Amino acid sequence: MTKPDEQTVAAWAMLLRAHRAAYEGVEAALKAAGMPPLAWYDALLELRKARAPLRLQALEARLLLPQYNISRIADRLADAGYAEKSVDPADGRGRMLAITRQGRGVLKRMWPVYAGAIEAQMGAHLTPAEAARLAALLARIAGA
Amino acid sequence: MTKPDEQTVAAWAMLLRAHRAAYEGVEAALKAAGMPPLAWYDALLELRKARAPLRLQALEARLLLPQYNISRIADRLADAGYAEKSVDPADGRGRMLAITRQGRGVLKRMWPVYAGAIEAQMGAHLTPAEAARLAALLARIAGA
DNA sequence: GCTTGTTACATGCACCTGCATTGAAACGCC
DNA sequence: GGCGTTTCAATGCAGGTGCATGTAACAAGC
Repeated sequence: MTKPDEQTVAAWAMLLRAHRAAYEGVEAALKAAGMPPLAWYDALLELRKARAPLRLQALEARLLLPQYNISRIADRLADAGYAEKSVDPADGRGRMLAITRQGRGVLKRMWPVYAGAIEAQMGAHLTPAEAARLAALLARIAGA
Repeated sequence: MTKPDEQTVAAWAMLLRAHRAAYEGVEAALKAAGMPPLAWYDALLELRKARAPLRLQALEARLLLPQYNISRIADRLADAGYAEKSVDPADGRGRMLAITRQGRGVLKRMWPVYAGAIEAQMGAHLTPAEAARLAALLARIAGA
């Protein structure tokens, strides 16, 4: 366990602050527009990209969320009518989740709000080149 | 509401991933060592830096957490014996919070674990110069 | 085809957060 | 100095998260 240098500690502190500021800004924008939270967007996006019902397991692998959270988000999406659950015909233990027409609709309505918030929180403070450098640096941490 | 460019969206996505990875790593390290969560560390650190009992308001301003969260963290620290609450003699509405001997102790024991986790999650993936650049970029977002 | 083990989700519980509201104390104003 | 207003914290409630465990379906070995 070596100790972090000063710059690393500063980067950590800023990671916390920047994330909180940006994240809260985005969530607040969605809420203000009467939209579901960010987590739903990610899940619905994966379901749409998949172009077919997805096993909860597969969703878990894509979203990198713990199993119990996937289970619950699937329930919430289904309750809201944005997704539909079914049993995997090939394996009675497995559950499939598919985006519904309404789910596609809400995704489409969410994007302008989401995009605007990303621009306000991030884009407004960075040039494209800076954003690219930031993304590259963060990727090193994320990829850990 | 202009739309974010591609680099900005990438930076946003990486901010989410990097934060989650690093944050969970740090919290897990603290928990594994039987230590309190990160939020307590921050609060206790402010109390120690203050070198005198702090008004909850002052703590709120420093930690940038909502009022009700400050109120509750103060209770938890007090319950755990790491801080002591009292009424502001100059204003009966105000509550003061002071770090206790035990609070100083836990702060001291937490730091090596915390520092090791920061190094593992961040330092191990960045040179000091990169960390400095990252911190500077993130500060722009945090300072919003 | 029954037992034993494993896999895929679901869920009870404890805790934490956000929001709205309450209660207490201080302040302003006449 | 009494009364409405403002400020400082606390808290009831609804909902989200993590952890540990429960339940159902499948698989393997015999």
